[in-house]
Amino acid sequence: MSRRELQFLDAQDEDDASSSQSGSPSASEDETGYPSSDDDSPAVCGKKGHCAGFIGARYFDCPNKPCYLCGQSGHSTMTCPFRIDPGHGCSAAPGSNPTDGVQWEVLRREQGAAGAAAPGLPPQRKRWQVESAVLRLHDRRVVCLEFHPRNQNIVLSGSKGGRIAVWDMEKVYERTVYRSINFWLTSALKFAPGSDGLACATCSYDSTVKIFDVETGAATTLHTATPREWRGPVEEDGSWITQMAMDVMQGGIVVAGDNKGMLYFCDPRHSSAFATMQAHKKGTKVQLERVQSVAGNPVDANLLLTAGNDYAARLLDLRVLGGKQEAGAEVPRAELASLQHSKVINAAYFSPITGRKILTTSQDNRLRVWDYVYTSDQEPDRMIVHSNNFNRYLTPFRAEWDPKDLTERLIVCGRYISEDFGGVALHPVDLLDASTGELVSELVDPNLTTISPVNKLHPNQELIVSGNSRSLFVWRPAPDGELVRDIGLTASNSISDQLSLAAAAGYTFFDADESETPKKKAKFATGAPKTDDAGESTKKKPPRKRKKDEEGP
DNA sequence: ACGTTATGTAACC
DNA sequence: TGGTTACCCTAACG
Repeated sequence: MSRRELQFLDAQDEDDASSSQSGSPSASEDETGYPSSDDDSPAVCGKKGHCAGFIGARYFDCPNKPCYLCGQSGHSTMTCPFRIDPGHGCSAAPGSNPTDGVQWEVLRREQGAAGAAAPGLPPQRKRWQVESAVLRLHDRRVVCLEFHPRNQNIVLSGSKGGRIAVWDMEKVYERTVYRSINFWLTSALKFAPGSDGLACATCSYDSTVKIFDVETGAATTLHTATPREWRGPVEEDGSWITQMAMDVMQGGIVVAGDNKGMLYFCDPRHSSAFATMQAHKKGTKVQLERVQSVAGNPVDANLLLTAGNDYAARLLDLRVLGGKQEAGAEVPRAELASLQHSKVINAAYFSPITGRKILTTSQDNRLRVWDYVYTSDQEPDRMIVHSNNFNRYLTPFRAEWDPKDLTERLIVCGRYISEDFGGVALHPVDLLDASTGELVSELVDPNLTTISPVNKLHPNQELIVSGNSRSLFVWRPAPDGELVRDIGLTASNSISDQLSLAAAAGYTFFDADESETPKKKAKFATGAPKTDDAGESTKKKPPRKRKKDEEGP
């Protein structure tokens, strides 16, 4: 039996024990395994005779719907084969296992000959725990994160409200929040490659691309998609132009993408884009033309990777920028390859060191990995089934590379669907191996009960920052977190142990809404279901008469 | 306390 | 084709 399966079955056993005590009294399981409802309220699919939703910390899929995770029919998320398989259904890349012998040696020689870093050991399994947190740093949910290139303790974050926060992770209570750089959602924060950290690039739903001074917040506009500062509807149809994503190329060119599928190429020395390009556009009934992601190649200054909600990621060659585009052409002239997906793509990134691999996050619940840029016009080398489908009110999930992993294998991605961790439904932050599809670590903390869609691995330190609604959490490997090669399920690293460890250890946190001094966690709400409350789970909601999301009368 | 609102997406009719 | 409804969602505002 595989490790993953062991862990999975174990979690189920715990569920069964706890749900028999705290399960909803109105639900009972029938022979299909699905709970049946005694009341006649429809559940999810509109049909009667069953219910879907949380019972305690465990979620039951609607039996009439396909699996929430992989999208196939015939099973539920709980029994999804992609979830149970250690590699999530992937075949590992050749040479990804050091015991591969000859293959490993050939790969080492090949990559070494090309001047790339020699492959090291596979990503290490570690136990991570929260070290510090800043609560309610932002006015609205966190959208983007960026580490300061010089000061290792500083992390910048942008919010849906537009605010940009500069937070000192070490001091915890020290932060600056800029409220007037962007007027609406700050969609990206990027330091130029080799930046000294004085100036940072940003773009916003207020349609601007700016560079601002990290110390003072003084901002210079590189481009505005509207004639004036954003203050309301812009287009004839009442919509407006929002800058969705941005990156700074190796050569210092700032590239931003908007909700009309346009790319804007900006020179930091000028106040307007020097070139534009229609990169994404598809559909007649509904226009799918939003740019979701923009990324420059870390090695080749001419290579750009964009992703859109038109189900395509595009590999672009900027040397063709000046060329004339045929009127009505659907494919940008500069396109080298089009990476087709079956749903909206949230992000597409080159691997951080060699720039040879590509990682995409799609709303079809799959992370796709291409091992070589030059075969990106073919099927991906790996599709990792991972829950990164999202609904409204959440920042889209974006799987990101570990910038310090010389093997370019470790990636981080938040998880949408929850899992029962010792009676608590939590949404872990996942570390995965892009070469095998294996889950390397799942980061959970009992105080982190909501979803963390924004996560970033530090370029130098063993540190991860997670953005969770308005707050930021800093993870580090546990002090006693020695390398666990054969993880199995032992008393020392079981999930329930991890939870109690985190709860007992305590960490420094700072409530930016209320306090002026940091606190050491004394007693922090655990988020666990209240056992003295007649089995009422915190996840359970009172019955509602009005249908969810229904408009008022 | 609770209802409403907030520019998503896609399946389904 | 256009309208309607639902989603393992969050949190602020009245």
